[in-house]
Amino acid sequence: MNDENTSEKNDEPASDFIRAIIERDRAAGKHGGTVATRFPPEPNGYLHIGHAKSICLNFGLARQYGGRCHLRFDDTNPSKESVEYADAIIRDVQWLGWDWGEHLYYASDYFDRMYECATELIRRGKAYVCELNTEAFKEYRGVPTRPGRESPGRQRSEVDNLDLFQRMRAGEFEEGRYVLRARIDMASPNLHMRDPVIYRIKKAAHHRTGTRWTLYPMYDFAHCLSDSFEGITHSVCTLEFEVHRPLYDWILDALELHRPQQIEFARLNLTYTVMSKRKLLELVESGVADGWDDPRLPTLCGLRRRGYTPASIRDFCRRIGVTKFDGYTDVALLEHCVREELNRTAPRAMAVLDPLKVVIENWPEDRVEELEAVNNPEDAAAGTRTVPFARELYIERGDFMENPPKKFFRLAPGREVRLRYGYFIRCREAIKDPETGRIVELRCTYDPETRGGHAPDGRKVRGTIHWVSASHAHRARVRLYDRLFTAERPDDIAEGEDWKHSLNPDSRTETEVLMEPSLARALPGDRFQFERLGYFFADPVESKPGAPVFNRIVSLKGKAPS
RNA sequence: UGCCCGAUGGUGUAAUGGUAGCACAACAGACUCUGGAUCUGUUUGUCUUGGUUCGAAUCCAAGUCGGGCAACCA
Repeated sequence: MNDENTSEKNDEPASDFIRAIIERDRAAGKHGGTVATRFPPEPNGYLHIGHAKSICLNFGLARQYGGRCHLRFDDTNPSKESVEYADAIIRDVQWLGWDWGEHLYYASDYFDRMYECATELIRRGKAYVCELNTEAFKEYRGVPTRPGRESPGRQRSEVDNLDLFQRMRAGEFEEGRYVLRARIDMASPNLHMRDPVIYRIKKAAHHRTGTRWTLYPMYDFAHCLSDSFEGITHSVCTLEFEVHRPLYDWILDALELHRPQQIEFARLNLTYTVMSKRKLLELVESGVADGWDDPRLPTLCGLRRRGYTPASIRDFCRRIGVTKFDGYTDVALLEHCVREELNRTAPRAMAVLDPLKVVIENWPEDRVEELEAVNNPEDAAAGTRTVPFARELYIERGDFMENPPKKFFRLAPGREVRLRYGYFIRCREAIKDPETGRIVELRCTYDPETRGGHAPDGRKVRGTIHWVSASHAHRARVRLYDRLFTAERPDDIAEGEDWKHSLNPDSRTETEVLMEPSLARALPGDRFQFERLGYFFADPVESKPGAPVFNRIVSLKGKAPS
């Protein structure tokens, strides 16, 4: 694992119904007690946090039971897939911290064997070539409440089927002219069993096999065979494949091949975002999102760009559990996971987002003091640094109120607060712009006895606020991210309503911060807690050494100061 | 409407015939040189109706509600 992954608590998840099945199987000696799982993405899009759930489940199962987990690309539809997507998927799974060892596979590597399996099915009278066009096909299939009718091709002889199938492969026919179908049951209440298509003609170049094939297997045929060829023991997939399971079993039984057990679980839904490939693609292509790695997106590359750590995502996936209930997980849990990790690990620094100038009237004009500040109160080993203190400072505008309510513990006329790691200051006067009435400057005095933030007379102040020295402050661009949608469940919309209506217009705000000098040395990829503001990530793409650009990963809990 | 699957506090998830617990969220208090963190406490739950049983979240039946399935996508 790379250094992104060092801070994990290696706890296995609590047991769930899938682990219960596996433990039962192991106890019964099924599959010789071994466990082999797989994560089988189609390389036609980017991975998101929902995939992370599946990845952590499959790889986690293999780790927990001493088995193996394969990364297999389900690349059976060349018109939608590309190596670019495959490369991005590999990068994301690795970043998440998982290792498939030698077990990287492609369904397309099995095309020859699959073709053999199809001809074997024909020989066994369990598959036939069908000449129905799409409309006729649908018509013959029937509807859930009424059985379908048999295709004329269903009675074709083995010899003719073999001949036609071979000619389909040879490229003799146009797309759509023929398909190969499994011969099962046109009256089945499960539509997937009404002689499903298992091969279709598609004259598209494949990103791995080029133009060698003009026909490609359908998911239902390719997937169970790939699992079987690889010796998968437990084929874990999402709920929508539940109705495909009889077909999965039928094909492998018809061919008398090793049959893994398909187990379905509920995919992840997260509040305030969308997860479907289609919607994500639309956000990217319409320009609402700034590419697949837009930090507001739930894509793994988006979360990475935002500053989320792999360990926090793994921790999240461990906590959400695995069931067959299709619910919505509160994004607050994800945020909790990253806060918990970063609270332990992120160095603190001071930065001001919305500056208000403070002049310390009794501080000598040119005096500068270097004050010691703790880098991480949760980690003594993180050490200390110094921050410069001078006559003119900036504090957060929200940390001052002219007419404060009862529970406001920060600066106000006549009130005293502590400047973090600095001195106590008392506000004497708020200077306003005579035209606008806006407060432009605070005139304060400091207590020289309170250096470092301690009062020798033991007097207490309720508020401690962050600050930067005006003349020493560095500027940096910062992006503040908020939830992409205002609706908790953007997918739950009334009919006729556009799911994009609940997009949050304020999901990204660009501004500037004034930072303490140490932050100017931030390197791309560094994470900090800006005290009292939140956790920030030096954007790895836009930051330059000495000129960081920060993304807010997540705010701190609580309301102050903004 | 045909088939399949599901339903436990606001959210997610345990309890596998024997005290309904945990996490997140919310709220309150303690502590605090981050209104952070930490600690303590509180609120809120077994979809409904029957049945089996000494005893049901759990087993059975019916119903209600939710999800999925009718691409030559995966």
